[in-house]
Amino acid sequence: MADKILVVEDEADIRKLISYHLHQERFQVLEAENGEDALDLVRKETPRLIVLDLMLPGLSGIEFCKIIRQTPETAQTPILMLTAKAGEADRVVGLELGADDYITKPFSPREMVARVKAVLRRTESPASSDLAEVYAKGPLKVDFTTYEVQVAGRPVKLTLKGFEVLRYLIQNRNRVLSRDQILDGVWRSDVYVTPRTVDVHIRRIREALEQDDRNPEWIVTVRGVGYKLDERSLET
Amino acid sequence: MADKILVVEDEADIRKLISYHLHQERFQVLEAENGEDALDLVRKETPRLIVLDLMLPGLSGIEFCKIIRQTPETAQTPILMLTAKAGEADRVVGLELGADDYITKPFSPREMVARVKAVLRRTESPASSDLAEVYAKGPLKVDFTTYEVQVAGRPVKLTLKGFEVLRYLIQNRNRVLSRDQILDGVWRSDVYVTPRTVDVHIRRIREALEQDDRNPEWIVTVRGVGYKLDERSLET
DNA sequence: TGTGATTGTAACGAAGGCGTAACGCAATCC
DNA sequence: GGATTGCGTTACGCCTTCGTTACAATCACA
Repeated sequence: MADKILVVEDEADIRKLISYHLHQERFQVLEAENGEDALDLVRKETPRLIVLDLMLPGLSGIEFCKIIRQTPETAQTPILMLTAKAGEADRVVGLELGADDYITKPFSPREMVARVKAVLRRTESPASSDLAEVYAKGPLKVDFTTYEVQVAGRPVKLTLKGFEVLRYLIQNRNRVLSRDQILDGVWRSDVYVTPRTVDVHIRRIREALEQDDRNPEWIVTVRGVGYKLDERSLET
Repeated sequence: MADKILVVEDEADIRKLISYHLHQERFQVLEAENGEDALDLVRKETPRLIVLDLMLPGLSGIEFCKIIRQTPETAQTPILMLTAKAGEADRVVGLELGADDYITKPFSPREMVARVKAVLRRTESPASSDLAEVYAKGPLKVDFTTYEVQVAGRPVKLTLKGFEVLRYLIQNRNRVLSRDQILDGVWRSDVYVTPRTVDVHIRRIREALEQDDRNPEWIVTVRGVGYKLDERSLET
């Protein structure tokens, strides 16, 4: 934690806004209002992630991005791009340049923070990852790197969303998660789906995993609260 | 439980719409159609979150927001800002003031509700969850995160309400609680049920927990007053 | 021991949570 | 371009849960 994040944005209001919210989330925030200063800071401080406005005076965001990507020391530094319009063009340009994600203005602080964290998580070196690469307990075996799931040695097919929900349940095993918590943890922050959707995914996971999917043992419903993965029932 | 949410919005239609959907989600909703009334309500009711329209007659949303943030008692109250889908200027100003999130009109009710919940979850004080995760005394073991209850190692089934009543008894162990106190502590503040309902829940808990539920030892009736969880009788 | 007050208990009806299947849409694959 | 797959939504129905109520049991105190 306490990763350094560089915010490159010429409009002071927006820059302060971003900094404020990142600071709230316990990040160490560096600021630059133009590409030149930003490059200096990148070299001196080697931030963990860069939030970059596409439209910059002087050295533009595009050029800045290129330089970052072409310099070996910084080529791996994740970039979250800010683009003014929702136009398709910008987006493509941004991603082609090697941005790891982008947000179109206007954005909500919540979403911005969520994306920063998401990019950090994605780009986290596997060594430091706090999540084991494979979870195995009783008959259940889940490989997070290959997206393979086995029950009693027999491979089982899950869809991507189903897999992600299962992963989230495993990460929080033995704890009851509300539907909203699961939505928060699994879905992108800017999509809003009915909490009941979670039910359906749970159903599909159960169908795939549980011996008797009408009497689930592993993924337990806690009425009025949510769902949990009951690790104890796996140990047999 | 049943967080209070203040909706500040001058257009009655929109205000009612927001209130309706928040009410559906079991929030207790307060309404104000201008900043002055809103300030009163904030002081008197100390809502858990404020949904604030940026465009208000009289005291504007911006000014309102500033006041909220500058008053120590309310500075931490989360604000979800509503902005017309106007220019960028508005938005930035609003956010700079420390809104925790914002939605541009028109918004989907579901998204609004989801954001409210998300902000609440995000700003939830860790202190509120610092209750011990598991209570174990003698043969009784209650895990508050998994909602599991065991008596002498044997799992026991409780309904959600029963569990919550038991939790409340544990939180106030050895103290006699009146029926009304239990109602206050466990039921949402805007539902009103007969105090006798408590009896029934106590009965059901006893049935589930006590060896001889006709001669309860742990959950003791104090005639004319209420009930208590007698910790001493558990220590054996 | 009788009497009124308080609590225990069972049964019932209503509300609502959850499981489930079916549908529609969008993206992807041949 | 037709078929397939993944995903989100919705509607329906079951079944649990909960609050209420009526009646029985118990207690306190005269």
